[in-house]
Amino acid sequence: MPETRPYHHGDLRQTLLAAAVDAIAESGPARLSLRELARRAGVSHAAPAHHFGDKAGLLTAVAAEGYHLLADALTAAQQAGDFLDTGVAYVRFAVDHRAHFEVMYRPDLYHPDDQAVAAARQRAADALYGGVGTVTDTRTDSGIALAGAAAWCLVHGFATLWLNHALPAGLGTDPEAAARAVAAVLFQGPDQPQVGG
Amino acid sequence: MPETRPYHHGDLRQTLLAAAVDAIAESGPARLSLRELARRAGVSHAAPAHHFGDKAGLLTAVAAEGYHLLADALTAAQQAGDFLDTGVAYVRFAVDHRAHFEVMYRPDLYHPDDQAVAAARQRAADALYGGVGTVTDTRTDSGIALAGAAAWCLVHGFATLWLNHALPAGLGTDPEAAARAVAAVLFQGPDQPQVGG
DNA sequence: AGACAGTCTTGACACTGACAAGATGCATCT
DNA sequence: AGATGCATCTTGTCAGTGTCAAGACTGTCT
Repeated sequence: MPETRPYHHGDLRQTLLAAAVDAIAESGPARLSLRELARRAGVSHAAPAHHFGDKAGLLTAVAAEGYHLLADALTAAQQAGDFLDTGVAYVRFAVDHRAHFEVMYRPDLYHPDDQAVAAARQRAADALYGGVGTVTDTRTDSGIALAGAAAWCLVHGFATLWLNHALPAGLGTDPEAAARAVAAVLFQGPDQPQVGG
Repeated sequence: MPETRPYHHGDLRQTLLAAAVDAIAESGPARLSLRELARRAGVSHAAPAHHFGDKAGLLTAVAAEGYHLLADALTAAQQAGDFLDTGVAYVRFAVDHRAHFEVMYRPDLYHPDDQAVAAARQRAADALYGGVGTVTDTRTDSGIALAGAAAWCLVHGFATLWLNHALPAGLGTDPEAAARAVAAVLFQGPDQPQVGG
């Protein structure tokens, strides 16, 4: 890496993506500025537009990357543990990749019909619903679908509320343990709360 | 109402709030513009700043109004029906007042420590947790808290996913019926799916 | 009538996203 | 080797935005 920056950055797209994720994690997607990103990367103010078209294009790339990361995390958890672990992995993804998560579920910020992001979203959906049948495999099809939707809603709601510090403080400070305890209400009924276990 | 607008608008604060809600419902809080609101209200471009300080101040007022509306809806549902109805009312609020809902749970857009919004949020929290005990009144305290958190997570996740068109199409087009069916999984177990019943 | 506070306007500044046109460097073909 | 084509990045520019400061207008209170 020469001290004098070459005319071509070489890996500007990835650099901008990473800088965008950092900036969003710091102050939210609303305050994101393409020019600020360019300044951080040491390029001119119009360089980002070349790689992403416009601001929504950049956030589209962030969302697509996020869906891929989520799909990876879900499939890994699904192979290693049971359905509850997959739900906890969903929450862990949201906490560990807060910036991606916040963009993914805000389609007014990007191009939701973009081909790349649609494909990535489908990957995540497949991973998410792939393990649904294991928890209620003796029920009807509609029961399976409802149980899967309920599980997704629960972990998604937990993730968003946790990120906004909206959940009661009694759940502790460890998001995974809290998510496991709350999700256990759905998967095992309210009889056996497993917090701290 | 004289045709020539008087120097003092008379009810500018409420007019701007309503216009902001409309604009957010149309194109999301990210694309909100104070100057566009001023144009809609027929006042000068700096008039909004006088009433709300800055853009975040306006969204703070939107969030506070939203929390009050949510508290009203929850208490009404709680008095009229059971706990499941309260959860459905939460979803109905999110769908009917999409703009408020989208701002409320995005604290990076406003001043979350503002006194008025904190009080309104407390009202909504009280209304939300006021009816938790009725569903698991024979359980332990921690069980009650977990069940309440699980219920809140589920309906909140359902609301956000529904608004983003992220839920499977098989749930139908009526958000209240779909929410009732999904929430029934938590309240009654997966044995008795009540969709369409 | 006069002072005063609240309401709204005017003017200005820095910043942003987007567009057009040009400069630079790499790869490929003849 | 030399020329061509193309992706990459820069420079310059424009309209639009949020925010601040200063001033104009209006109702109220003494």
